[in-house]
Amino acid sequence: MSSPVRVRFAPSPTGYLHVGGARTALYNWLFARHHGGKFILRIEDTDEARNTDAARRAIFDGMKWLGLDWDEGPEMGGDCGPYFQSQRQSNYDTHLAKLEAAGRVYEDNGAIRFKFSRVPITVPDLVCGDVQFAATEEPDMTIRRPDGSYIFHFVNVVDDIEMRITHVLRGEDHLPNTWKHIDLYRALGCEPPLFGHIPLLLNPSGSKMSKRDEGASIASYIEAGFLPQAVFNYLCLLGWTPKLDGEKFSAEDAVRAFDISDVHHSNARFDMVKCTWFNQQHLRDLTGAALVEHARPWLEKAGLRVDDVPYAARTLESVKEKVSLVSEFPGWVHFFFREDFPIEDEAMMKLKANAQAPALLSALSEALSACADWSDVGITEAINGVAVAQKVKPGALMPLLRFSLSGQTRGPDVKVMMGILGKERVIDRVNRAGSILTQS
RNA sequence: GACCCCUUCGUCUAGCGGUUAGGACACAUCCCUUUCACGGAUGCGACACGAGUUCAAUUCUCGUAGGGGUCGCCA
Repeated sequence: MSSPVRVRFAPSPTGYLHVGGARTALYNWLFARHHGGKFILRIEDTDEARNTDAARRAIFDGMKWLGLDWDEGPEMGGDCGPYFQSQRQSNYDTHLAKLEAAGRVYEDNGAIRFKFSRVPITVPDLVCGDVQFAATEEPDMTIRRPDGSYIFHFVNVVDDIEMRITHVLRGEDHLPNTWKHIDLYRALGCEPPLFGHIPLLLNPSGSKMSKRDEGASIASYIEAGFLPQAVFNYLCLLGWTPKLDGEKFSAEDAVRAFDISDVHHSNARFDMVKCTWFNQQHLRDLTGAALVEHARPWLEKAGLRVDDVPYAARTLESVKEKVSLVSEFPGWVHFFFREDFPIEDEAMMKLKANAQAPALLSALSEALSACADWSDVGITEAINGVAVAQKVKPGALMPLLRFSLSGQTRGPDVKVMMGILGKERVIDRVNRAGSILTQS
């Protein structure tokens, strides 16, 4: 690249950040970061009705969540501002004057139309190669409404010129209109940027992802308990295969590997199951305070107070390989945070079905009370001792302990669970389970 | 309707003239195991079709079909 790379993401504030838009932003961001260029955010809010603060927030929040930081744009400033099209009217007027001077526009019922040059135009595309369009027979394009407001194609081109955009990476749905943009650049006496049209994101049934499809809004991933690094990872792969080992990688890896020539030509369907698998994979990398940080909102929402971060971290680490989404944590660790945990029906049934359970639990209670060394070794010895005395396999005692300690049929490793709960609470819970059984 | 893009397992893909067509997700079976997972092993499963070009086509060309997209005083 001879001149410094300047790319942009130019969403219109519709009230949410679409996953397809996010991926377009992601590719632009990767391209900029890979080439050491600038990534610019420009809000195309020429439609006043949709131009609300909440709609803008959805875009900013979604991008920040994914880690797509912009170098110029709202909240950041920059030499080419303002970065809201609603505030750039004078730029458009200036460029319209140029077209007028060149005799390329005319009025039609109060609107201004751009006179197409009507010659064959080739779009040199970084992804698709040269795409040729025959001289058009379409009617000339309206670029300004009778009320003085401008149309997308015009403002988009003018802003890209003014912001010195070098590469336009956008969805393939724009490809059929790109000749119009090139025509406009030429009429304005400007060299067009390089274009790269990336394939579209399709829903599982094969049509363009729309607002109603599962996973269409970035906010929905935040709400469902996805990790941003997992969504980032999966989105990278929907339209691009990096030259990396394996499909799981970090943002840094992606930046290093990004190459526009590796971007696919065909559309890809979104698969929530695989996206969830990526989340599971990235979840496993989280430890200690980072794990607590991600899980905290979910724990608190479930009424579980996190006062002791190292303790919370231990509980989360004990189950992190068993969950896919961060939102699942409370259901797996709640009994670590409260004494009044419920005993699931299935656990209770299994407990009651075992005629020996009361005797075994009371033996366990005694042996564990006598356990002086509350370590994995000491606990194991105590349990094995009970097994020998009661003439059962140690394995038969484990489910009983699990049910008593957690009220659940699934959960962390029993000994790990015992280590985290501590001797006192373990004995207390074993006794409680025993008394529930003898009462009923 | 016109124009544009696309076409390898169910899904995401590797492949860039000669491969037993590879991997990932999902699914199935088995192993590991106190539960649930993780992990390991195995299996299932694809070059849309038809012509060319070539000694040889998944790979190159053309056509057909299918899918997607665009043709606004929306962005």
